[in-house]
Amino acid sequence: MGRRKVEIKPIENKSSRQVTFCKRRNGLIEKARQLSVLCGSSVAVLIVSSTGKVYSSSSGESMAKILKRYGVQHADELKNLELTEKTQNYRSLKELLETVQCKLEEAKVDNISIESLISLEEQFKTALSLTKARKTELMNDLVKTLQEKEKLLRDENQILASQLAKMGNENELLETEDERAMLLEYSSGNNPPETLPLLK
Amino acid sequence: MGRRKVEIKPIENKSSRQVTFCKRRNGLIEKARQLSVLCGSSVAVLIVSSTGKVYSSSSGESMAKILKRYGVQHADELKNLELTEKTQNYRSLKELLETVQCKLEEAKVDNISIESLISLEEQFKTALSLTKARKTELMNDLVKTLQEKEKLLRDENQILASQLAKMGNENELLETEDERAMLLEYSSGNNPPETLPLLK
DNA sequence: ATCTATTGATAAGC
DNA sequence: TGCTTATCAATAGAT
Repeated sequence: MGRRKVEIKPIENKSSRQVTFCKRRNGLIEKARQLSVLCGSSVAVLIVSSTGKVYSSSSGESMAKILKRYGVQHADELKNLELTEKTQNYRSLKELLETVQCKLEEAKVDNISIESLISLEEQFKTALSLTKARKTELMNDLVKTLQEKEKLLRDENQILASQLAKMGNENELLETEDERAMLLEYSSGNNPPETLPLLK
Repeated sequence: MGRRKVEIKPIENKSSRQVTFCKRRNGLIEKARQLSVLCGSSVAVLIVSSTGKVYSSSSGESMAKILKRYGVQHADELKNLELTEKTQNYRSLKELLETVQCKLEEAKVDNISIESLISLEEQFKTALSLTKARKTELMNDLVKTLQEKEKLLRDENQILASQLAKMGNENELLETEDERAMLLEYSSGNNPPETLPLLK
């Protein structure tokens, strides 16, 4: 619908692609609005440009309500999305906990039964236990790692010390550069790939 | 774009609205697809019919990815949505906790730091305390209410008992129906609006 | 952004 | 629901 028929294939030219994007984006959103008005429906449109910018529109109900409706019928997918989203970093965990706290505040206002609260208490205890357990596990791992590092460092020190001692004793016997170089290689080069990286 | 120009206003006729809905829904989704292909963008369309049925389409990236992108730029709104959604009843609290547990499981797989877990532990403790506190508060209220009920019942019993005693003593002196009725009214009618509803 | 020639979408009819 | 066609709407290309 223009001066020429266009094939539906990626537009190579960057600027004309940008122009088309803008035109068709507006067109799409207008179409969505019309569908909403004509048929008493709700329409949400989410558009992500090739540069990653997000455009959205909702007609009829609010975006939140529409997403919610979608969520009801696609709970599993959304749950997966949520999990994927939130397990990517710890900050999301924090947010989740904030949500829990908000929720508790709201629960206080509402008429939550004692039985429910007891159940909630149990669940928090479980979550707390899980957290504690994982913390302990990680700390044990850390201690273990540190102990291993310590041992390696001690070994290295001992070798260096004995080396120094040898050097002190045999200083006058070792005259050539070659011999000193060999000695150095022996002392620090026994297992350099393992010990030194651990110091980072 | 049809045999006639159409005003964009709600279509009253049910069947023609249904036909238009179907046509324009398909048209919208096709337009979305074209935009996606032509401009290398991702487009999600969510349509809720007037009867509540949800249709969705995604072009370019998956629906989950697009929603995620939207979520990143509208975290607050989505959070509010989540809150609104989940604070509606207690079952949602339970779900939230389940999510927390899932999350912890995932956190176990990922590389969550000890510091993070310590913070998480603190937060669970706080949530647990809040829950416990609210539970205690409610239980105290309940105990108080029960104690009040008990007192009222005791009072009532006492009055009834003394009434019975009087009746026993003065049985032969009270001969008329009127006198007996007055007596009954005195014993149970002192404060019936308060005591009896509490027994429910 | 604005302007048209032209294609594309679709309202009405079947 | 699906097809046809007259018509209006969207938009490609130019400015």
